[in-house]
Amino acid sequence: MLTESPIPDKNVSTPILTNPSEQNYIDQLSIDCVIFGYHNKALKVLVPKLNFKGDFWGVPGGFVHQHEDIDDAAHRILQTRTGIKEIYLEQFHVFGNAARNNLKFMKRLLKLNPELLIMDEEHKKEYMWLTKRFVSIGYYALVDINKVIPQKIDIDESIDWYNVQELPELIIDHNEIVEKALSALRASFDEKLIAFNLLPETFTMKDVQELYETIFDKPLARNNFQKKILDMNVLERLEKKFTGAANKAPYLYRFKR
Amino acid sequence: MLTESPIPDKNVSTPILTNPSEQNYIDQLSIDCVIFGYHNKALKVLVPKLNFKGDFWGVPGGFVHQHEDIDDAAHRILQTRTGIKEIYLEQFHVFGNAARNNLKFMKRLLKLNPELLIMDEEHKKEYMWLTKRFVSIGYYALVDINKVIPQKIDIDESIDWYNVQELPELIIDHNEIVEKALSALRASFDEKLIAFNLLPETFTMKDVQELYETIFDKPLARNNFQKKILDMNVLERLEKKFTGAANKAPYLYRFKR
DNA sequence: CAATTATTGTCTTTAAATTAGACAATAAAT
DNA sequence: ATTTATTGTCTAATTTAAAGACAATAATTG
Repeated sequence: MLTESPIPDKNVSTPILTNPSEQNYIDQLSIDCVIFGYHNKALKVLVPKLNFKGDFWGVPGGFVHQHEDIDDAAHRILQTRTGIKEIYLEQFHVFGNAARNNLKFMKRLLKLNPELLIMDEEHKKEYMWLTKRFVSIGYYALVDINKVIPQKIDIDESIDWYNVQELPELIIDHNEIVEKALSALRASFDEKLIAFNLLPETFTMKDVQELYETIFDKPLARNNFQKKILDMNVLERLEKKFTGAANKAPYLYRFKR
Repeated sequence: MLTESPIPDKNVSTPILTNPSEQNYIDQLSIDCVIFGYHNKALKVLVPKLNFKGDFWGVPGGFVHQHEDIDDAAHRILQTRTGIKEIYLEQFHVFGNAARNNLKFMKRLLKLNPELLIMDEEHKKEYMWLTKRFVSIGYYALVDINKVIPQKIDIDESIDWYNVQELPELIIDHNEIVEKALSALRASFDEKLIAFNLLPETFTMKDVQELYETIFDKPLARNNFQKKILDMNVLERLEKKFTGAANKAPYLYRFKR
């Protein structure tokens, strides 16, 4: 929900949120992105922590420019907030409860960071804009966690991967948004060959199986799993991967594009 | 996209679109509803035709009040535009291209109906509001076609069921919206037991099968279909239905709620 | 009113797909 | 050379799905 800030100057006035009138955003419409990654047999979500007193975490979000497709906006928001580009992105749900607004979040933020409360005309306008009820379009993104070095921006204190099961309390309804994203992810996992977006360029069959076992939280039979995946006919087999272990070396595979 | 008009007085000024400032809608956000029904082995869509010169068809749409959940808005829009209430409604996609606006439609409308062009301040404001780019949330609705008598409202010339394959050219991107709704309908047809929303209170197994065959556009084996549906365990068998035909009477079934 | 007809409900058989079991291949350690 | 742990693949068993068969039955026919 917080926008990318184009102002790197932290010494003056610290506008935590870009000025909507300058940016020419669509009113009361936001985009929130749930970024999934996979590492060490755990499904992760990339969550920035805001650079303010008090602990504020929220999935990367932003607003839609007047002359911008919503899908483009989602990509832009993701890149601006995390440095990630050219990734798999999919719209999954619209969150549109009447009571859905930033008020509670902003109240606590301003209470713990009273220095932010500079109510000149510009800031007041910005503040009012943000206090309205917002309808948010949820997107989920899938990235190869090894290929990406998340770039935090000015308004963020840090940006980290959290196990999806061990997320901190997020602002607004972002915990619910992540939940719903996970459901959508599972629902179209096989059909859309989503798995291979979460894996590195090359991988072993065991890697794929462990990913599946993580996502669906249940063990799978190795022999039959291998057959199922190979029968999809979307992988090409590369050379063997010598792991140094005292056993047969597994083959590496790559996703055919 | 056109709103329900609260003004039944057709003699004066004919505001085709309600005044957004009065209604306190969210700017640039709309809801469009694709209403599916089933009759005579054909999947139908309910489409109002606007009461103006020139042929304008569009699925029922409207806007979201400031203090209204988007799901509630969808229900309200449907009821106001068609009289239909308490039905199965599901959000399926957001249409958010930057170029998505009413301009082309409004231009043609005003060209063919120049008497609508009354540019006092109020109307101008309304006109400007509508010329902006709109993001539209798509919902599809499922109704028992026999249980519903569509009520057209003032701005509509008529409201009729069209075979989904034989729709007229609709305004804006509404043909695309219907297409996408149909895909979504098929995708979750089995999982969400959607079929029984399209059928009357009681029905024979043949009715169900014909519905499935229509939706998926392919023949199904009667023996195995019956088994599959009964194995779902969501139907209760009622008395027999004597059709007057020279053969065994089929049982009637009802969906268990 | 027995025979006929068209359709329904259900059972059996067959085929296909899924799951489980078995084992050889192999890379390093002993 | 033997052992160990894991991989790749085959076969067997089980389950599920598709196809085939037939009795039940509500009106019609002669």
